[in-house]
Amino acid sequence: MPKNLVIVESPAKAKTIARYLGKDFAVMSSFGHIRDLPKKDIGVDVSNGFKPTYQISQDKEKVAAELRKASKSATVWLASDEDREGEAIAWHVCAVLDIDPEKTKRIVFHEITEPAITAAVANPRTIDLKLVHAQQARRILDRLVGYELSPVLWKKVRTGLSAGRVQSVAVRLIVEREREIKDFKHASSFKVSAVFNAGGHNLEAELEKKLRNTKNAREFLLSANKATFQVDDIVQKPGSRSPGAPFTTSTLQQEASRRLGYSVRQTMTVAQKLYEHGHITYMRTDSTNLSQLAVNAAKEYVVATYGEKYSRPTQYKTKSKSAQQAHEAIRPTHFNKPSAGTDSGQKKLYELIWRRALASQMTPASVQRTEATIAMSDRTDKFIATGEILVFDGYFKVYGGGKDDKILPSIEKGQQLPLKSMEALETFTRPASRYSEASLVKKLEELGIGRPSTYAPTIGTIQDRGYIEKKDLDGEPRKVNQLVLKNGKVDELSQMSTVGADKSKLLPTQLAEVVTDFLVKNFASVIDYDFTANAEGELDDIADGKLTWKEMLDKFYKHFHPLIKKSENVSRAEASQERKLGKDPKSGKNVFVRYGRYGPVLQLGEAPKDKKDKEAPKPHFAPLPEGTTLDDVTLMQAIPMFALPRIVGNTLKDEEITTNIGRFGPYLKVGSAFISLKEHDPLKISEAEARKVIISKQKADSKKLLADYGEVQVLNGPYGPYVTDGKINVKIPKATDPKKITEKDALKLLANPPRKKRR
DNA sequence: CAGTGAGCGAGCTTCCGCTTGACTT
Repeated sequence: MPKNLVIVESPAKAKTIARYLGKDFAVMSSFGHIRDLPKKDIGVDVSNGFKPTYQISQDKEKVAAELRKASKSATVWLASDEDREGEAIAWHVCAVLDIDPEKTKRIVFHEITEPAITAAVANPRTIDLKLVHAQQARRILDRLVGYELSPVLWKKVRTGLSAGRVQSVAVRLIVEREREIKDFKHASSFKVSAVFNAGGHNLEAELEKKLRNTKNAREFLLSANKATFQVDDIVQKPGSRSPGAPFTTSTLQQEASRRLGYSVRQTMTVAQKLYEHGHITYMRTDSTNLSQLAVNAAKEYVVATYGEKYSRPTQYKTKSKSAQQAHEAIRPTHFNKPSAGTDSGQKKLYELIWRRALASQMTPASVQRTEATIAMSDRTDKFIATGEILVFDGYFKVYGGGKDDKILPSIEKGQQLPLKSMEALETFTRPASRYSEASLVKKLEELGIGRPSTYAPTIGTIQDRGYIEKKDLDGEPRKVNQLVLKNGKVDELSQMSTVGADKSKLLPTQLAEVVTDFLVKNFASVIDYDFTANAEGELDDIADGKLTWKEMLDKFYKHFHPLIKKSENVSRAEASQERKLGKDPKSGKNVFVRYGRYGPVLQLGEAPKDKKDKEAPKPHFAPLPEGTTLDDVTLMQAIPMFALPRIVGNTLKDEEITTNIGRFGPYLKVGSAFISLKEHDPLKISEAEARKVIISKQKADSKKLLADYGEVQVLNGPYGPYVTDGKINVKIPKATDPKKITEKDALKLLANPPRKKRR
């Protein structure tokens, strides 16, 4: 057994470090945090100085046992990351290994190289308890917010919901953006473009100002028809384009989404693989810093491949507010490998990382911009023509900059320019764009909310909870006007274009709107966009010893907990946004809409006042018609919905056919069988159409049945063959032929049903 | 595959941040 045990956070890191440390050192990994607050209980004794109860996380029992065993006869070196969480990990490891945090060797290194590690081992310190306390305050604050806020939602809105410092703000951003888009008033104006004859060559130019409406555009084109044009001025401006900093988690997610179409999660999974194979440095980072070794390696590669004048070694300042600088930027471990990875997904991402990191160490590209101003007789309006040529490609050699040169024909000041053609095209102002996964991450990072390791999981959570949906939008057609000057006359044309089409954008559900409205109204300060930034300031004070963690939590809780108490008085009707639509003319009963247990619901009549009164008439519930929402559905739209469930007629065997809309959409019911309605409206479908639907479903079902043993059946489902007894379904293993399953086999499979996962 | 909205009511849900597999779909 080695005399020394070094503990790091990641097993991949452990492997590399072990190579540098030699035989006297064993290197093991804690796999991140190994202790945490209990999952089931709040785990914080608020009345006892916020005393936390920590326990070894369920999935870390094995790791903890192995670390204990290995540490028995060895000196322990704690080498977790140098940030708040890393310091806390080291402290928790001490607790688990039963060693004194104030006497234990704590080491840190920012790059995994032999000299860095040797230097770290030569200069151990002890655990910084102030930093640990800052982490503890962060952890407890998040627990208090999450575990006191969520139950309020269970009571007032719907069971199983969640709220938290990060996710609730993410949802709020999306809800508010969608409302902005909905309320946006499009303004239109006309953009005028002209083509002039410049010594036999075409010169394209645009009118500097935009024209307000069709009338102005028409007038302008007519006056241009009579006018003469000449070159007023030519200005040449040199410009340069600088490369971006090497990737952080957030910028990698944005670029992988933009250039490769990867989801945030996909990017992280692929990057993890590249990291594990040693192709890239750690992928969860908010630092743009490169090690000196990396800067040198990049320089060497650039000089050798592209020449001296392309090389410019640079360190980039980290922009992120909450950056903790425990890691480097994401970069290739070997700059001399332009390609790495085992499949095309990995190769593409690696190449992107390699190009970006290399480009960051290259010179800016320089361009020459030419701007010509064209004057018009009788009017002060000016046309502008611009050209741009690339003078030196610089970092464009490896990253971006695929644009073609736009060269102006040679012209000189005072030159007359005969007009060849002119047109005015209607353009529209646009609202802010919807968030994609990647742009949401960018926004959260700007607000200092969330950390690199949580961006992908947060996006998963808000979708799993039913707050956000990732969708493609078709958009709507819109008429666009165009005025063309032709033979001294103005022709008015119009064409259709699509507005509002969008791909893979995050859209709020009605649940998200209801929950966000509730939280903003009752807990404004906690889901404020600045809440995290302010808390971070206080956490820094704790780390600096200017504030104790208990003082910070005390101040927060004195403000927060009364809000929880106060929210108990909010009625369910208010929280569910209940709205009276009016009276049903037939029955005279009131019609309401509100967010019910299973989503938006229409209600005809009131619930009985005395809950025990069994004789009292019950309200009639119905779903909202398609395309309507809680806040825009009208009485006229609502009333027809109460015709559901609707009796359509009978089958030839005289069974009753009814239709309704359920959780999974419109359906038809005959006997005890349910059939989804895809093309028909449950309010309108005729008896004859319904019979057709039933027959085609029966046909499909007969193909589905592979074997029928009475008690048990073998069926072909959408996810492959399975056996069922009507209650439990068990998938048939891939290796077995479903046609050869006997009754005995089926019963055996059903005897061991897989444990149910909650949705 | 599943097809509610009250009812009787027990038992459950939930946070953020650090790390990988084991496991479905």
